[in-house]
Amino acid sequence: MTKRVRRRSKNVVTMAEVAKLAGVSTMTVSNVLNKKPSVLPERRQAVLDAMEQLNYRPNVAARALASAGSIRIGLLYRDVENAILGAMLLGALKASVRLGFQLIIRSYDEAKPLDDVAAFAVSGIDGLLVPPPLCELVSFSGMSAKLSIPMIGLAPGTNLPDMPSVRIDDELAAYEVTRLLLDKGHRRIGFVKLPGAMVGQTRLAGVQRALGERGLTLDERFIWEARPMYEAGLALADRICKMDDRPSVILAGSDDIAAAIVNVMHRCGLHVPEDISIVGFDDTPIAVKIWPALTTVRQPLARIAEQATERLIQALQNPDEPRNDVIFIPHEIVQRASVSEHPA
Amino acid sequence: MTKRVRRRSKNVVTMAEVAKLAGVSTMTVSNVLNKKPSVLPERRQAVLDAMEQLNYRPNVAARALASAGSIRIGLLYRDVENAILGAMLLGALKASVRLGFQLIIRSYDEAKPLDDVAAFAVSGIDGLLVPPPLCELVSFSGMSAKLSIPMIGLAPGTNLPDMPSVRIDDELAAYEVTRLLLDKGHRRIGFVKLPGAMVGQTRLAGVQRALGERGLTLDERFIWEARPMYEAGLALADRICKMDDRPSVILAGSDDIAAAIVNVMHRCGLHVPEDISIVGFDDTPIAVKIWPALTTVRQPLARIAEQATERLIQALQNPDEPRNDVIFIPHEIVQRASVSEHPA
DNA sequence: CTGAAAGCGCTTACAG
DNA sequence: CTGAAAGCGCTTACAG
Repeated sequence: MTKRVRRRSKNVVTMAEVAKLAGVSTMTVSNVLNKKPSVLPERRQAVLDAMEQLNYRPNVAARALASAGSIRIGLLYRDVENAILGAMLLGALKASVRLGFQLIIRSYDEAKPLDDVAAFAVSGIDGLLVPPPLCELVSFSGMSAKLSIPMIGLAPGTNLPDMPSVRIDDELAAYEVTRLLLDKGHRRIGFVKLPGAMVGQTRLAGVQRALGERGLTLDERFIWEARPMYEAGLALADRICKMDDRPSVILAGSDDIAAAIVNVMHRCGLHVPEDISIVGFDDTPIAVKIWPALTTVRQPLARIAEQATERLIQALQNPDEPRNDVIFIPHEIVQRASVSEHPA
Repeated sequence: MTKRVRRRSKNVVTMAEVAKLAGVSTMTVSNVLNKKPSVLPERRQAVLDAMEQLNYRPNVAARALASAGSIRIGLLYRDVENAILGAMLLGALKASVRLGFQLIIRSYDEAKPLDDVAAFAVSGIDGLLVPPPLCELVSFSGMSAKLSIPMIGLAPGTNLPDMPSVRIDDELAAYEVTRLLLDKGHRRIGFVKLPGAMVGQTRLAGVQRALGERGLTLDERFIWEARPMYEAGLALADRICKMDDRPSVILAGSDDIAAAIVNVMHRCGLHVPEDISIVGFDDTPIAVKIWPALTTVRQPLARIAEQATERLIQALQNPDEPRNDVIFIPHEIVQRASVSEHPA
């Protein structure tokens, strides 16, 4: 019988040491840690003092392993360029820190998004925040049923069939902004759809509803598609610039697309908003960094992510409740300088 | 003696089940998992097949708890607006996924950064990536010695005394860009220092070296301070706009500051670069999203973070080696449209 | 090359 | 209200 020594890898303070110093069992320390009401005040204080004195910090891994409860939530991230994810990251961070959860970030490959979601889902996280447009893809693929962890969709363009989501009312937002443009006298409206996502269709419906109310329709030639990235906006704007019969205003699918259009118009010698008006979407930081500043639809992304994180954690703590509710967050039309009052 | 039932919280496949199906011990499964070369090929295959068949995924928490090895690294995050952190996040993500580490993100409060670093350091992570300017603060405060986990500084403005770092040579970069401006005929150079960080002083030294070589000095009135954020640039640009004796070119401390200056100059009726040239720093996405596009110094932030993550993981795996080396990453001067050839 | 056993630091029933 | 014991799913020495 040889002595078997296992050196502790890190010289961390354990619960046992706190218990010893406080003169209680580890159970009591655990109860104090988890704010169980049953511990007597004086004992609680003794434990708290011992924790303080030893600078005790619970080991998250041990906690996760022992506990039936969850502590880690994952967020899929795509790329930096995407200001949307940056804002969402902030909101998710805020809520997760507040509620004592760890936030694990992982990027995914756009060539095999579903595989990456599946791999992430089983990598030791307890719940998953799914940003757009990935959440629509996952939800409508039906894979979420096969995955063993709860998920929530962030800002999908439509209600999701098998997971809860937090979103704005895209149809209404598009309707309202279109009405605003009509009130300013715009009639030739251009619309940029976001491909591969429901949101394009949803917003288009809102635009058409506003037009329909005035007996107008959208000119098919003025409907384009572009990914919500600056580069895509650049390519699209080049085409628009060369048209001889241009819309008087363009409803871009994102602020990045709108900013790119503004940039190209400058180079084309067209003035914004005198010659052409541009409307963004999201109200990300770029909206006020360019000149002229963008009139846009504010989608409170940080707030959406924060609420979604709270909702996800709630789902983790109540595994049996229903799972496909929708929380709507109000949007806001932000008027700045990129839309003219009296269109050409 | 009552039966004590502990229901498994999640119906996950464990190593024991894989071992049973493969007809081996859990040890062998563990060895296969960790790619130990000692396992016989046919057994290895049996284990692999069993894993596949059961769709086995190792429990990260258990692994972390049992292992002396590390699997989690942390990154402190400040705010979305900061494109620098966005780029760094990408690089850190890339390296951590590749090397099989989890990346935990946490935000910190600028009112008590050191407290938040300390709290994060003991929250169950094994190593910490510290972005600028926090890394300078932490390093020069001497707190890193008290913290039990390895840290690495990302893009500090100077070499750090007690932790390794990955950075560009800021002095050289500032020197080179100043030489370029001098070659283009600029003499009245304005410089924006970043406050609360060594980097401002470091870059200023580079500017002064280039000027000194030509027998010139920097006009004290043309040295300003601004935090590397758009709003700070706006306030500064307002002041510059009102000067009657303006520099012919401004070396901004970040692309965000530069973009804000460009924006305000537009509003002031000044043309960039005809009336005034602007140089950014970092080459973040904003640099090409505004008009005119910014001439800037590219600091490969994603690459810096990626290298730093690799270096940190290496430090985790070799705890005894020295700890304050510096890895230099090459910078690059990117010439675009915001600098004139023939200054006013 | 392989496995039985101990251990990582916590939480969960259970008994008192 | 409190604690002894079992257990979470892995890895680490060690012996064979």
